[in-house]
Amino acid sequence: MTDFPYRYDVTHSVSEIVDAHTDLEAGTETDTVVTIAGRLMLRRDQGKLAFGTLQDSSGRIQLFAMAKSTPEFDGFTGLSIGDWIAVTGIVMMTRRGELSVRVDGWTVLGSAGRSFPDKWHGISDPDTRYRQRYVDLWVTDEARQTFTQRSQIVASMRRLLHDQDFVEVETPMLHPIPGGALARPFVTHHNALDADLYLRIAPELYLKRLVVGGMERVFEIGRVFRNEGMSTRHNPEFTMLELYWAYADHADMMRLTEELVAGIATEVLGTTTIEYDGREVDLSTPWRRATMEELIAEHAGVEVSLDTPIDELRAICETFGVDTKAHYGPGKLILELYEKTCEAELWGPVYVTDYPIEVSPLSREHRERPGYAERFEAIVAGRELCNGFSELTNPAIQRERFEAQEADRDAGDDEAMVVDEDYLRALEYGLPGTAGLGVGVDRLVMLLTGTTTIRDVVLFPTLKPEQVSGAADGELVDEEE
RNA sequence: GCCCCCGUAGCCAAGCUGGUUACGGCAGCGGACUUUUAAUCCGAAGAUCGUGGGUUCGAGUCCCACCGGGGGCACCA
Repeated sequence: MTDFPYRYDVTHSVSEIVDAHTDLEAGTETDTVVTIAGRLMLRRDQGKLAFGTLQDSSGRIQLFAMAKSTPEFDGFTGLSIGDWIAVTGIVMMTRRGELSVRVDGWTVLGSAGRSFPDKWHGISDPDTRYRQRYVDLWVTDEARQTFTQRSQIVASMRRLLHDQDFVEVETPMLHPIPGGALARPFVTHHNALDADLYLRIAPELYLKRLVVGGMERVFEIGRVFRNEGMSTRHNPEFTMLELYWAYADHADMMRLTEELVAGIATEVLGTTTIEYDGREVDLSTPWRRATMEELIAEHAGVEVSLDTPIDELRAICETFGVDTKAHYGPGKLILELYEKTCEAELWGPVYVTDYPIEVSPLSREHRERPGYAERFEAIVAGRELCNGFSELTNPAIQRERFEAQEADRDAGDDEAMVVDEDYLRALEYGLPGTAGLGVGVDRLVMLLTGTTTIRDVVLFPTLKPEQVSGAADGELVDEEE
């Protein structure tokens, strides 16, 4: 096995060279000597000449090698597609006008023992793209661009929030009690404590504890885990932005959210008008606000409210083909009706407001509409992008809500919440009026990059294990003792 | 979990209502070539057709099961 260098001094990225020589004339040589490194992606041998394409993380450039001047020319033409190499030489423009680096010296930095996919057709098999992302990133330009943009989007998000004095924190991912959302958790076990722990389904309750602790503007960007179905919009682990803002309410939060999303779009894309799935989305502020019941009236043509007699509500739901269950109250029925009749038709951006309290166990009651919560979700490009509300601050009411959830759980709803005594204790110390927000970061990236499947914005999406034999099939962890 | 579709060499990809040795391209191997752009040209090679059963004189092709993937439904963000 050949031993490759431990380190190598590179003087330029490919894009730096390209940017600095935009109008070099064909057939001219500069006296600029550069050292670049990357993967050899193409090669065209021409007898005593050879051309290659070197790709690094910034772009591609042609390599120009000549038998009379390139050291070990035969070795150079014997390189494999995919080999990592460093090349030193002058910057030049070929007679045909292709910017190139003349290969005056070259070194192999790492060899490609497996051959890369077809240089023209790339990979069409999604399974290969997701399992072997290390290949996909080289072969599929859009994949590389999407993940670069993802980084920019998250960086922009952080910057905009820091600019508004939000403090970034990290809270536990291992929770003794899963909380903060209605979802089925993954369970794991801590051996030394001999205790079951849950991978978090949301950081919400910890972040609000921090507001109790005096962090008036706080946010976390991190992974959450939900043991549920997978789809083009769902990965079992996904990234969420959650933020909490003391002394603010849901209306403030709607303004912050739309400005944040429009601001990120402007920073990363340079515009708030984007195209998604062939349709235009105008992210410019302000976004439309509409209550859930207004939308139901618009799209289903029926007037409903929490005052509608429940039998009538249930009958309306059944008219629209909603699967109703016996324990559903009026709030749950209205939510189901909304999801069945409106959600698929909304394009947005639109804030859906005034969710029933019954389905919003952590939100504060609407100050003017008893039974409703000061809660909103934004629908953008036909997809739920975020969820926010004025936080419920009263510990006694929170306890009642938890207990109602636990009753649902006892009735067989395994996504219902569990009473979190420590969270109640924190609320008893006092939480001021606070607004909270959760944004699906993967979905935001999908929106801004025009991607229609979440697997294309997650580097290593969850897949079934590839191997059915060997270690993966047996116990990876010794459960004994 | 349910329904539909897909699986042919490292990659892309033909293969018709079942019918000899499964068409090609790229990459890899051998050779030619001093300005190529998916270079071109010549040559040789590479496939238990996802796996296992079955139907048939004969299966890549039809049937069943399993594995993996995609889409949809359900659940959810």
